[in-house]
Amino acid sequence: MAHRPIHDIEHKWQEVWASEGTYQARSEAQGSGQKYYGLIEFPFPSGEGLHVGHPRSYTAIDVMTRKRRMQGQNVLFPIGFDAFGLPTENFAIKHGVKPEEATKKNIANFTRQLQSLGLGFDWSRVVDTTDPKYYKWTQWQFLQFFHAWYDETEKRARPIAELPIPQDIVTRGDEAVRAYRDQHRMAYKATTTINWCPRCKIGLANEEAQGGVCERCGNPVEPREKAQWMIRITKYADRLIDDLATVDYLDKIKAQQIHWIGKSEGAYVDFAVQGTSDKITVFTTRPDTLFGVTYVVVAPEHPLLAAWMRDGRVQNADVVAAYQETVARRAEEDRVAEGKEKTGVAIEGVLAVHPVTGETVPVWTSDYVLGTYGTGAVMAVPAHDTRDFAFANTFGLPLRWVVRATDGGVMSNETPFEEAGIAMNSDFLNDLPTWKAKDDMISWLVENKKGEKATTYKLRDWVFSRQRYWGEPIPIIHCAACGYVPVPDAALPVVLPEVEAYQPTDTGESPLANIRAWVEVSCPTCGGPAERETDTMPNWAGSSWYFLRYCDPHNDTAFASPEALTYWMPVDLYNGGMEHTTLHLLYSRFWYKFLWDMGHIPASCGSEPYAKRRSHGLILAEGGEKMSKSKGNVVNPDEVVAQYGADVFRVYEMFMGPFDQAVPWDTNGIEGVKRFLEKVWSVLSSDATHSDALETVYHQTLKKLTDGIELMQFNTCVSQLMILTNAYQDAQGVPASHREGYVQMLAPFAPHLAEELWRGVLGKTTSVHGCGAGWPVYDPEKTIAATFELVIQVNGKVRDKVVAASDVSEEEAIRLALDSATIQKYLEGRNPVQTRYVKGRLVNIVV
RNA sequence: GCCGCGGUGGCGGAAUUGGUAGACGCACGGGACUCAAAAUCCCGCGAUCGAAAGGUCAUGAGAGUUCGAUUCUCUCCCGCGGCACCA
Repeated sequence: MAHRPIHDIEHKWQEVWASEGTYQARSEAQGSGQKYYGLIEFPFPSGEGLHVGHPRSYTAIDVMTRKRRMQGQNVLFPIGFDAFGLPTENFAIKHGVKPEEATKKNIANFTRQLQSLGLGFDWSRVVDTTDPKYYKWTQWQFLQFFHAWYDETEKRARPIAELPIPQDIVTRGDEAVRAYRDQHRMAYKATTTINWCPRCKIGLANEEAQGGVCERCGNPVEPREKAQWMIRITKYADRLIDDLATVDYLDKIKAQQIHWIGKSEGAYVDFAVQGTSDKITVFTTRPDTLFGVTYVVVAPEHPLLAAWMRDGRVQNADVVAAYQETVARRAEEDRVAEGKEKTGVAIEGVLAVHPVTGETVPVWTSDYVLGTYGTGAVMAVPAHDTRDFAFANTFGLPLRWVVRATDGGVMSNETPFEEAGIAMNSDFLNDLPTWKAKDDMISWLVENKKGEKATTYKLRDWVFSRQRYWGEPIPIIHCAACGYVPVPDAALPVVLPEVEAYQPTDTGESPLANIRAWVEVSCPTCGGPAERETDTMPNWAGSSWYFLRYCDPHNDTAFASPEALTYWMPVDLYNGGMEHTTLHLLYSRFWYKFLWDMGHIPASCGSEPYAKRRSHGLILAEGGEKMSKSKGNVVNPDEVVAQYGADVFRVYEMFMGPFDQAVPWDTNGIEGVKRFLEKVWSVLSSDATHSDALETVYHQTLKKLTDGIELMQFNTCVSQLMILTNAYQDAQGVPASHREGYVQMLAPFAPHLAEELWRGVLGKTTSVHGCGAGWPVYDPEKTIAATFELVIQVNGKVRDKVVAASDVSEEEAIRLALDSATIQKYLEGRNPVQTRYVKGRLVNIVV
C-alpha cells in the first residue's frame, strides 16, 4: 500500500458518497423495495473520543445494511448523539467551560472520527439529544406520562381525563379530585428514599446505584428523602416480560430482563398483632408452608415498627432503636456481604397471631428482610427456608416442619436441615395441622379474609428527577393554587437557561434553582405566581425514543409523523452492548409501549420497538484485560486509521473473532488483514483463465457471504474471502466473469477499496454501494466440486481417502471403499457387518 | 447461591449442527529473491514413536449413547458476564 496513497483514496470516496447521497435513506413516500432499519446505540460524545469498541458494533451493522442496500432494500442506518449527561457537566465544571460548548466540540470530534471510518450512516438524519428541537419532544413525551394513568383492567395507559373518580372523592371537592388524579398519573411526584451520592451530589435510580455504590464515581450512596418525579414503569412489568415472546432477542438478553423485573407469585398473609388492631402483612411465595411459621420478621424501617416505637408498646425500645440505627448507618455493601452473620433483635411486647392456628409467635426485626421488597415483612419458616433457618439458628428460635400426608405415611418437604446434616426428630409429627397445597391455602386465606393472592416484582418505579444542570428540564410548573401544571405544548421546549455555576448544591437542589428569573413564572392556568420544576431528566430519557426521531428527524409538528413511523417501525435489527440490557433497553421498550398505548405511535407498528436485538462482545486490550485509561492500554481508533486506513481497521474488527464474544486486540493480527487487502489489489490487476476449481470456490464464497452476513458470522466471511483471494493468487489473477462479483463481495467490508476497484479498475460510473447496485447471486450447483475426497473409515477410524465423483451413488462409493488395497489390509479378510455412507463425505465399514 | 455463556495448537479462532478436528489469520522454523536488510513468494508447523512409510494419543476431567462425539446425555472442575438475604 506504500505506493498507493490510501488515505487520499479513502477521503476521496467519502466525499463522493457524501455528495452523491449514497447512504441517504429514501423517505416513506419515495422508498421502493423492502425497508430495512438497522440501528446501533448512538454514542455518548465523550471528551476521550471514539473507543475501538464502538466501530465493532457500527461496522457489523454497516456491513449488514450495505449488503441489503446493494440488494435494493431501502435502508435506514442512522446516527446521532446521546449528549446530555454527567461526564460533560463534570468536565464543564472542572474546566470552566459551558456544557453546550464541550458537547458541540465532542460531537464534532466524534463526527470526524465516524466519518473517517467510512460508515454508511445517513448523516442527513443526525439527532442530538441536547438540541432544543429534539428535547422539546422529550419534554412533550414526559408530559404525556403526566397526562396518563394505567388502566389495570384494560392493561394499557389511558388519558388521565378518563380516570374514573370514586364518588367519595368527588364529594370531597376539587382538591381531593386533583390529589386523586396526581396519585394515579404515569408520571407522579413522590417523596421516596433515594440513593444519594454525596460526591456527585445527585439522586440515583436503584439501577444506577447497584451494590450500594454510585455508578458514576464508585462512592457509597446513602439514603435520602426527596420528592422526585417518578414514572410508573412497574405497571408495564407483565407486558415487558410477556412481549419478549414476540421478539427475536438473544436468549441471554431476555433472561436478564426477566430476572431484572423479578416477578414472583404468591400471597399476602395478614398476621394480627395481639391486643391491637394492627396487622402485619407479609408476602410469601410459599403460602403452603404457612403452618411452619415460628416467628415473623419486619424490616428495621417498617412503618409499623416505627408506630410501635412511638406508642411505647416496645418493651426493649432502646435495644430496637440502637439496632435500627446500626442498620441505617451500615453501608449497603456490608449488608449484603456474602456469608455475613445474620443480625436482628426481638421486638418485645409485640406478638403476632398466626392467621390459621391462632397461636402467637414472636416478632423480630432484622435487616435480612428488605424494606423495599414485598411488604417489608416476612413470615419465617425456618424449616423450609435457608435464610430463616440461618436466622433461627443464630437466635435459637424454634423450627417446625410442614409435612404432607401421603399414601405411604408422612414425608417432609425440602428442608435446610438435611443440607445442614441435622437429623430429623420425628416427635414433631404429632398434632400437625393438615397440609394444604399453595392454591388451596390461598383460597382459604381469601375466604377467611386473612390474605390474598399477590404478585411482586423486583422492578421499582423509575426515579426520573436529577438534581443536575445538563439534562432536559422537567416541563412542570408548581402553582400554589393549581398544583402541578404542565408547561403548555406551545411553550415547549423549556430551554435550559444560561447559568453562571453548574456546581450542584449540598441542599440537593439543581443548579437551576438558583436562577430566580428562570424559576419564577406565572401559572399557565391561573396566571398567579408559580415556580418551575428545577430538576432535570435522567440520561435515559433522550435515548428512550431517539430511534423514533430518526424516522422523521426534521418534523416540527410532531416527534415523528404517523406515516414515517408506520413505514420504518419496528427497528429490524438493534445492536448494542450487554451493559444496556436492563437499563436503556428496558426503559426504551417501556417508553415505546406507553406512546403506543396512547396512540402516539400507530397501532400497526406493533407493541415492541425492536424486532431483533443482538449484542457485540467487548474488545479487550492486547493482554486480554479490559482497556482502560488508567492501565494505559487503550487503542486509539484515530491512530489505527492513520497507520492502516479505515478498510484495514474495519476488516480487522470483523475478522478478530466471533462478533458476540470478547476478543483481545492484536497488533500482529491487523498486519495480516493489511496483507490480505493488498493481495486483493494485486490479484485483481491481472486476469486469470477460468477454471472449474476457481468457479467452485467463487460460488462457495458467494454462498458463504450471502448467508453469513445475515447470520453475523463476519469472522468466517472474511476467512472465506481470504480463501478465495488465495485461490486467485495461485491462479495469478481473477477470471473476467468473477471480477464484478468479487468486488461486490468485498464492498460491505472494505467499502473504499471496493469503490476504488469498482470505478477505477472496472471502469464503472456509479457506486458499488448504491441502493440496488447489485449483489452477486450464487448457483447452488456450482458450490459443489465435480469430485471430492471420499473418506473411508474402518470401525470409525479414517484409513484411506480416494477421489470420487460428486454424484457417486452409495453402491459405487462402498465399492470404491472395499476395492481399496489399504482398506483390504485393515479388513483382514473379515466381512463387513455393516456399511454407512454419508453423501459427499465418507464411507464407514464396520467389521 | 441463582441465571446465562464458554473451555479446541504457542496465540485469535474454524468445523456444513452427529461424519476427515485444527479452515483462515498471527507467531515461529526452513528456503527463494537480495551485496544485505525490509517487503514479497514457496515449503513446514497439535503431541508422541519412527530414518521413512505409517502408527498411537489428542477438543477442561470422568462416564454414557452411537458404526462414528468438539457436537447429544449425566456427573464434576475451571473461566467470564449478570443478579444476589427478592421471602
